[in-house]
Amino acid sequence: MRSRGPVKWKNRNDSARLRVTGDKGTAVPDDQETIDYRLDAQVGFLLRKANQRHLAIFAAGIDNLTPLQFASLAKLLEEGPLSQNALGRATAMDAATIKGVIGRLRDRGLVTTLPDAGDRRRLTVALTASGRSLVSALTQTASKISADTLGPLTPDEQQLFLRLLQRLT
Amino acid sequence: MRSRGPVKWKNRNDSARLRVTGDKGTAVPDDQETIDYRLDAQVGFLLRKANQRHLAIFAAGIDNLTPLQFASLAKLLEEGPLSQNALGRATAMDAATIKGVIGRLRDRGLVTTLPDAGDRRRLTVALTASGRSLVSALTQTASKISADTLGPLTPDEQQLFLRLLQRLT
DNA sequence: GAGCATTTGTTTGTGTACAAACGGAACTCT
DNA sequence: AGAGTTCCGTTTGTACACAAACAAATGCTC
Repeated sequence: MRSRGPVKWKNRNDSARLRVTGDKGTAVPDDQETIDYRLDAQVGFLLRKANQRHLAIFAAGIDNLTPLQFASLAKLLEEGPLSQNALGRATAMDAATIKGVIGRLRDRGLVTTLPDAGDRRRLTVALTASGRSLVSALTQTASKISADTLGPLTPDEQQLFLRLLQRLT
Repeated sequence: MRSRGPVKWKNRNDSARLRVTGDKGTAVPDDQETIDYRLDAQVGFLLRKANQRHLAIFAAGIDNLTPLQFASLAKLLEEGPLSQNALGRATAMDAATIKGVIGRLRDRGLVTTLPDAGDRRRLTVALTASGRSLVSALTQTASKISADTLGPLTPDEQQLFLRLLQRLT
């Protein structure tokens, strides 16, 4: 914990910017080092913005279902009926979140929830006929949304990006 | 709107999975086509999961500040005092969101808000001394959080990923 | 300089997100 | 069979996230 002393900041209210001291001649003391932290270059910030853009594209394509609601329906279409928590795990939502999502889908008659016969703790979530036909009709749109989100990249870059992204999950 | 009729789904409650019909010999009728939509392969889903992972890494490294709160402080350190909405734009938050974030930071004495002299609509947000020293002390930690988030990738891949990601924002 | 559009911040309402604590059911292991 | 553990779903509380509607201040234009 000796390496770098208190951080120096050298910005003013004008357009000044923090930068790592890159002077050539002068010997720079160790603790005069300045940390260059630019928000716009951080992964987290970029992930958040990319997600925002995707959300906007999604909302423009499918306006009567949120991404999470659609994900739940799509997963049920893929896998068939699942317990509420299992569906949550499959769609990366925790127990509290999936409960809200399923509640809203049930209110709209897109899924049913009925207690499991074998395990009295479980609540089995299943598509209704109208839920099933709704998701089925929307899968093409959803695929286009994914394509549009990746639109700024070339096909090769898209493949590469998806592979890298997957490793960060 | 003639091309593809109602989507066929061929999954049961067992482990069946939708697939594009890839038969070679048989002539496949146009409307028998099946859409292969796997949630786990969609950009949006992966972006969301990558973001979740990042959020967890962030919370493990900085537990007394949320990512948005830190982003606000960091931006003020970079740019100096900003109006509330301008800060929101700089951190990719809308007006309603930034208001809540600033309110909580102000409650904790990390920023001050005072009416702009020139423009009576504006609310100027500035770091307090304690806010400034807090962010300054955390920039190194924040950099490590970014590095850890990208950890699964090699340095070359990290650069590449960031460049591609930036184009999707 | 009066009218109109824009900008700034606020409020309300809905929908994620997740931590933490809880009661009840199921499992495990002796 | 009983004890401890794990799993299921629920509830509460905090913090985003964004749409929509609003009032006040500002700027722009004719």
